[in-house]
This record gives sequence, structure tokens and C-alpha cells, in this order.
Amino acid sequence: MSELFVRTLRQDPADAEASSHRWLTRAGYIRRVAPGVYSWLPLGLRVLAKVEAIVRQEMEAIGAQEVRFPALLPREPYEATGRWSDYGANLFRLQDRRGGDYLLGPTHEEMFTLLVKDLYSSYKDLPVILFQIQTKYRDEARPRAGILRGREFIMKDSYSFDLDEAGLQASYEAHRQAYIKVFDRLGFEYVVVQAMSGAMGGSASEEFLVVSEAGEDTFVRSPGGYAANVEAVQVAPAEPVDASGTPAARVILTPGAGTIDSLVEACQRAAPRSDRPWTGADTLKNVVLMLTAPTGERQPLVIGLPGDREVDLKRLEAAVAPAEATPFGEEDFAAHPELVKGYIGPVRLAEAGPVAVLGERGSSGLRYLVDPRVGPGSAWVTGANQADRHLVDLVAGRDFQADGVIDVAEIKPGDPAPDGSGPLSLTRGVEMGHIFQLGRKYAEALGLKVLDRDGRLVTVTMGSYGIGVSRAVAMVAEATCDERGLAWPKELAPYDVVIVLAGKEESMRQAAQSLADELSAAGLDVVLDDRPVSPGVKFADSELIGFPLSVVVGRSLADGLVEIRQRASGQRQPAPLAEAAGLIVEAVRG
RNA sequence: CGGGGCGUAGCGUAGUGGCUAGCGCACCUGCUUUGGGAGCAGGAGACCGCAGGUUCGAGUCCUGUCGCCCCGACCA
Repeated sequence: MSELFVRTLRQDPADAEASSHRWLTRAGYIRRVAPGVYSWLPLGLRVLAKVEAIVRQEMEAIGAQEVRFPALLPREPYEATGRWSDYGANLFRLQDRRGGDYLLGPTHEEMFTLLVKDLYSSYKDLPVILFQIQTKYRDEARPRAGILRGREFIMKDSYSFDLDEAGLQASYEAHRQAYIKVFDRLGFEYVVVQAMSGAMGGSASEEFLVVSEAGEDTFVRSPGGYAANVEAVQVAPAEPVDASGTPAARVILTPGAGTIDSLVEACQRAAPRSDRPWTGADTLKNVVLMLTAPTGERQPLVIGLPGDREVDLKRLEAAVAPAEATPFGEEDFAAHPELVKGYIGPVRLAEAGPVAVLGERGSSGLRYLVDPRVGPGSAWVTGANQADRHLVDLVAGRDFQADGVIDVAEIKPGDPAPDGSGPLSLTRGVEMGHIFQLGRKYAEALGLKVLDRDGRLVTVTMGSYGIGVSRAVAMVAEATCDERGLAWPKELAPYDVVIVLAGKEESMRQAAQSLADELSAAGLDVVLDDRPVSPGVKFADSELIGFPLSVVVGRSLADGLVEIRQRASGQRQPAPLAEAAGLIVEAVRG
């Protein structure tokens, strides 16, 4: 330990919020170099290597073969798949001395596809699974929480190549099982949820989310086993309602009712109902947004949804990707005087009856999409596009037409699961792995085809699969730390055991040294803390660093005893010096 | 990009326009100490983010600029 390159800090770094970030920094595992960019010190690197080894083992167990691509990549392949622009500002782009465009790889679908195209051309070569454990670069808008979400991070990414759909299913399932093994071995409490494929493209995808309050993702679960990222929840469309009994739409005066709450009150006054009071769920709220495509093209969009729900920005982003949505600005409203802020609705009431304003057939030409709950025949209270006027009993399909459905309203606890398996509950999680059935998107864009049995060219079908390896280190730290510091499970700890020399007598030093030698000879990774500092410092550091086991060689040596401590449980146990080595080896192996 | 906060030694921080910019931790030397972050003595370490301005005098006031952290929209 006197030679180990580490310096522990007594105070929390001022900028560390997440506990993993705080402890990994204080215990000397990582150091910040730039925002979202960290160096790995000896202790950190050892843990990282152990996580990598677990991932590598499980990948090799499903027949995947390891390769390594550069992180520095040329532009052309990413241009061919459209991702040079689709990845937007998140892509680190750079130029060489001749002005040639390069990027730092955010993920490597293109390169793997081209590699297989380079070398393989027959159905006999398939299936094949390749993987790498490598540094990725994404210029995140907001890196945070240390290594939990950096701009440079280490990812295991693998790619499967199959001749047909059945093959892809098999490769996908193999990965799914491998991921379950990896995350079980890492000791995570995690959930596999349906997910959106986002910038990756393709069809089915699932995420492995570790349950954590520090998480940035929200997912839902039902008692019946439904589980999905909120982004991916698909609300069932409302059943058509018979509107023949619904009276014609009429105007009510609603001065000052620019919000849903005030609108509900205004309805109560202007059009009280005998059977039940008005609620926000009776109102149709219309949210105006501006979509910006990666090309810079802008297009306004109006979303109609029940007034008791907000647009969920994550669900919206996922639904409109790769375009980005921003709120409608003042100048945007100025360009559309037919939309009266606070009183926006799909129609305006004229003498001859409702006149469509929104939708392709409306006078504004604005695209109008509604929530699935706004089904045919459903009646709503909504804005009349005149100040202080709302419309009551405006019926979908009868009085107004939407251009389509958009499912971006927030999901609330208690909402029914789409598959009827009961009410949903919401939980936070950290995305630790993501598996995608890509299909033929990349193979088509880059021309990866093989000859089949009949001599015909067929496009290969692909899957891609990621695990955040450096993130996993942070997440294990996050999940196992306590108020004294880190507390690694023995499978991932940087060392198996620390021997704390708690006394300066020569007999103690000799006993500690020979115990260390004996344990090393038995194949354990041992640290001998022989620093010339007081025992309290050594105890505190061993707990901060999180060695799973420590052996204290000190004053009880006079009675032939040492003390064995377990970090996670806090258990302390005296043991005869002669038996200590055996007990430690057993504890590590067992 | 929006909102909030902050830039003073490796880390954590104090510092009414006025002495040589202070303290704790860590670091170096010596002596003492050794079972829960030791004591004494001595030391090294700071272009006070950067640029400009106001002033007899700026860490402190003004302007600009750069950077960082936290909260919101992307992702492993």
C-alpha cells in the first residue's frame, strides 16, 4: 500500500453529487480531466477489468468473437447511413490536416457491417456475432454524475449477422440470455423493459434498467408482468363512442380561463352538469410545438390531448426523432394569428357551424395529431380560437378531424397497462444495456449481401447490442456504497484483501508480511497497508476504498491473534494467526 | 439551449476597496506518538479563471469573456 498509486481525499469534492462519483473520486479510483471525461487510476482500472472480464466471458459463451475497431473513424460510412447528420450535435466531429472529415465513434454499426461485407459473401458464413469492448464518444448535452454518464465511456457493443428473421430472433435471444447472466453476476437489481430504438433504427428493442433513484429513465410495470420504458408505452386507442345523443357543439363564455384548472371552473359555472362535475379529463388541451429536423427544416405541430395530462417530453422526443421539438415561440404565434393562446382548439365556431382550423383540411394548414384517448365520437371542451370562448360538446370525427394519432401524453401511476395486465406503477432506472433487432437498415444502406443456397443475393439481417461497461462500474459502486465509502462485492473488488499493519513492532510487521506472502502464493490479490500512519487512517481508508476483506495485525498478535473484518457486513472476528490465511482463502473462494 | 449557482494552492474554503491573501486537509524536514482520520516545531506550494476599465490603491467595484457544477430535453 505504501507503493500503491493512490491518494484518498478526506473531503467530498464540491462538484460530486452522485454517491458513486463522490466515493470513486475520494477513494482514488478516477480523476476528472474534462467535463464527462475521466482518467482511471490503478484501483479503478482493476475494477473495470473485472467487469470487462465478466462481460467478455458471457459474450464468448454465446459464440461471439472479439475484435477492436479504432475510435477515430472516417465520415463516409456514417454518411451512407445518414447518421453523420442524424446523430446531430452528439457526434464528435473533427478534421485531419487535409480537411478530411472524421468522427469519434459513438457506436459502430457501420464499421462492423462493412467488415463483414469485406470478408464474407456466403450464407455458409452466417450466422456470426462479433463484439468489442471499446471507448465510445458522445458529446452529450449534459454529462453528469462522474462516470455514470460521460462523454467518453467504455461500452461493450456486439453485432449479429443472420440470413433471415429466424436467425435474428435466435441471435437476439442469445444476447438477451447473456445479458441476464452478466447483470446477475454484477449483482444488479434490474428490469428488462420494452424500449424505443431511437437513433439506432430498427424494430424491436429492449433495455436493461438497473433500479435506482439516480436513474434518468422512467419505466412502468404492471402486476401482470408488462414492463416498458415510459417512452415506449403505447396507449390503447379509445373505443369509438356513439355520439348520436351528443348535442351540437355550443360556445360558452370563459373569460380568463387560459389554464385547464380555470377552464374547469368556468365550465362548472357556465354549463353545470347534473350527473357529474367537470374535470380536466373532459377538456381537450392543444399544445403547439415546433419540430426541427436534423436538416434544419422547421415544421409546426399541434397536439391535442386530455387536459389532465401533460406532454411527456421524453415520449415526444422519442416519437418525433430524429427531429427535435421546441415550444412555440412568440414569433411563431405571431405568424399564426388564427391560434389564440389559451384558447386554441381544432375549430372556430362561425355562423354556419364549426370551421376547421387545425389539420390538413383546416384553414391554418397546421398538422394536428391527437392523443389515442381522443377517439371517434368522444366529446370535448376545448378552445374556440377566440379570446374568452370555449366550445362544449365538440365531437371528434363529427365536428373536427385530426391528421392522425400521436402517443406522447405523460403516463401516470395507475394508468392501465396496454396489454390489460393491470395498473401501471412508475420507477426510475439507469440504462445499463440495450438490445436492438436492427433488421436490414444498415445492411441495405451499406450493401451487405450474401449468396443464399439458390445463388441469389440476400441482404443480411442484423442486431446490435450494448452494455455500458464503465457505467456498470459506477452503478455497482452506487448500489453497494454506504456512509463510509465503497463496499465492493468480492467478484469485482480491486483486491481480495487488505492487511492492515496496526502497530510498529517488528514482530507485527513480520507477521503481516508473511501473511501477505502466503495469501499471494495462494493466488489472491493482496495489499499490505504498511504506511507509517496511525491505525485510524488505515481503517478509514480500507473502508473508503472498499476492500471486501481486511486482516488487522496489531496488538492482539501478542495472543497469537489477528482480526478479520468483512466490509459489507461489518462483521469482525478474531482468528489465530496460523489459521488466518486459510480462513481468508476460503472466504474469497467460497 | 433555457433556468440556478460557482471560479482564491492538489482538495475543501475565509477574505468591509487599505499591512506580506488567511485557515483546515494533503505534501516536505525533525522529534515525540501508534487499535479509529495523532502532537509540537520548522518548511514548500496561489499570475485570486482570463482580458479590459474605475481608483493613489482591486481577490474585493464595473464591463466583457472563458470555464465549471446543479436542475430540465438525448444516450450505454
